[in-house]
Amino acid sequence: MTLQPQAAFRALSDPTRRTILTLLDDQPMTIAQVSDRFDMTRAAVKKHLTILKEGDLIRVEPRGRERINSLNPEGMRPVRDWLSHFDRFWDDKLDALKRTIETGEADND
Amino acid sequence: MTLQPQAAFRALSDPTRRTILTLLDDQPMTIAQVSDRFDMTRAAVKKHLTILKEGDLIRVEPRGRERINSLNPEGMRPVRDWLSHFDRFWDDKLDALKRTIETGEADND
DNA sequence: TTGACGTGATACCTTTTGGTGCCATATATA
DNA sequence: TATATATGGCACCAAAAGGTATCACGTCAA
Repeated sequence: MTLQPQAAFRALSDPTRRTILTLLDDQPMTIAQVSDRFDMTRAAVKKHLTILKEGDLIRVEPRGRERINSLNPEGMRPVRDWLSHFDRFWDDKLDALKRTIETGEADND
Repeated sequence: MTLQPQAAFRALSDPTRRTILTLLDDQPMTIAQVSDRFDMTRAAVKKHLTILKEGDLIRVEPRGRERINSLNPEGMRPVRDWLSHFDRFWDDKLDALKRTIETGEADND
């Protein structure tokens, strides 16, 4: 079902990148704007944004000579889905739903 | 409020460690038992287990000369909580609930 | 056209990470 | 006691990660 969550998990493992996500949650920003919020070079921030893009956690749209980085909340779904595997509560809910539907549809895990 | 999720995020960033969590979800295992499931040395697996423990994702209980490692699903709560910050759907639900509680009125939508 | 600006890309450095091998220590067992 | 077993801990290594400096390139503006 869920795609390889490795890229997203990797992207989330760094505190700077998680902070960037909270910034982009407020508003889309150019690379320079994001860089202004950190005590590191623009090149370093650019690397973090690249890794966030690889994890599909942000969208990047060129606008003239700028690149607008925005949050992609959907990209966190693979991570949430993977975690849900260990959440007994939701597992039970899904099992109940499965029994309710009882259509015998394919369900691979 | 949620604790620092860094240790948990870091623990989850490695695919071997995520696989270990799925193994321990089935049943508690000794270090040697976990090691048997991987093509790497026991020392390497031990390191992974240490990092998982630091992230509070597993419990470790000495039993004689063995150490029983078991899953700690509660340890994933800081991660889930952090992720929920970006989940507009649940944010809206919680906001609605908050309004309902504060006003003491029914919330029909 | 000429710069200034925003970004892409590369080389390079240091620290962390994931892995190995080896040996010490504690516990179970013949 | 003697010995095998299960683990802890350390030194060590290669690769990855996070960071810097630097230069090239496309775009906007005077």
